[in-house]
Amino acid sequence: MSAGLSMTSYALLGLLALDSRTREHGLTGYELKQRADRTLRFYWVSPAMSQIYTELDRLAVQDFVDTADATEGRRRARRFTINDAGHAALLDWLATPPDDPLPILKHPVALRLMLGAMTSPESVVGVLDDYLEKLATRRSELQEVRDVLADQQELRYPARVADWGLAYFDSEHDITERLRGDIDERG
Amino acid sequence: MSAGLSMTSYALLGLLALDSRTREHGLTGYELKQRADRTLRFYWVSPAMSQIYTELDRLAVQDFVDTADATEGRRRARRFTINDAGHAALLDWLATPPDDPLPILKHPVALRLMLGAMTSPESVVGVLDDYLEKLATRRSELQEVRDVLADQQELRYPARVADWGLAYFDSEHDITERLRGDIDERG
DNA sequence: TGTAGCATGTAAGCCGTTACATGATTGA
DNA sequence: TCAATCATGTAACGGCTTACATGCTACA
Repeated sequence: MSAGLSMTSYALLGLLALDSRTREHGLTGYELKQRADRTLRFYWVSPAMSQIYTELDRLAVQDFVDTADATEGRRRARRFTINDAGHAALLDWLATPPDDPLPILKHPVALRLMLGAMTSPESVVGVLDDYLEKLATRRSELQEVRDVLADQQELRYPARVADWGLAYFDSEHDITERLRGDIDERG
Repeated sequence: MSAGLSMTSYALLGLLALDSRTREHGLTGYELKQRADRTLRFYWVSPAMSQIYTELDRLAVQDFVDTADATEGRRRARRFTINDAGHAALLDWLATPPDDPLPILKHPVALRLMLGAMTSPESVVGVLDDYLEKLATRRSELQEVRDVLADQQELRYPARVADWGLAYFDSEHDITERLRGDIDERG
């Protein structure tokens, strides 16, 4: 049956699954968003809050998560925990020989570079420099995450994904620098 | 005023601009789609045909392209050419100090890797191997494109973008292989 | 004769965003 | 007391996809 969830649904369900290994009381939508910002963001998307709640409702309807009312005093809150059905659905998805698409890259810088001939080399180099800066920021953010994961055996795979990301950023850095040099030289 | 076109609109307008340097009679929607499949696809998206026609209509409404009826016999066709206003709009966009977003990566393989602990190492390695294969295919497709661009001075920048893509694929290949080895060793 | 490629479109719908709205708690 | 953070949602809309529909032309 392989309930037709979107990739993002599975991604969030996956975060809940990871959480269930180390914590007991589940996550609020708000906390889930924070998890996504720390991890998913780098190689998938970090959905908007509204999207998170929509997905959580969807998962609840499919009965893949349990919802617990965690209101304290008059402060409203719901905590979501992945349940057995949810785990099963995730495993099912993981087991399906994936013909999911190749990574999709949306690279505004490449887009601008394609049209470089329409502007000045200086302007193109400016775009690249700007990109290098943002890249450095992003990399250090990811490095922090990687540091937190450290060597915890439980989090071996998320750590590997983080390493992937770091290597990707490094590669982007190198490519961009090389390109920058080439444009400086040959216009 | 920087007419609020979407990135994809600018991308397609850019393809028309590149085309206008080497050809005279413009492109049909069908041909534009082929251009996008050869270039844009690797670092942006290759919009569906329906999307292409929608964008072309949009560009026509903004008067950034000229539309010529190129029906021959009873075979209907329209050819689109970027006009002066279109060129101006493109230049304007290129000149705007871009705070456009960092590249967005949607990486299904990374997503699955994150949850590797839920399955067997063998299954994860299988996913990586599958990815390596697809990567190789994709790379060779891009290499073909790069070969066609060759050393044409006019197409220097598109060639650079292609080189970027090739380097990216190589980097992905290396990272994936390393990861694969690590999982083989340490599970 | 029929299939692949050329060429153009409409309709329905999903995914995800921004903008908007509400209210509680914590700490400067 | 005011801002930041916690917490949850609704509404409107944009971008893009798939499915569907049409018809011509070249070629095997």
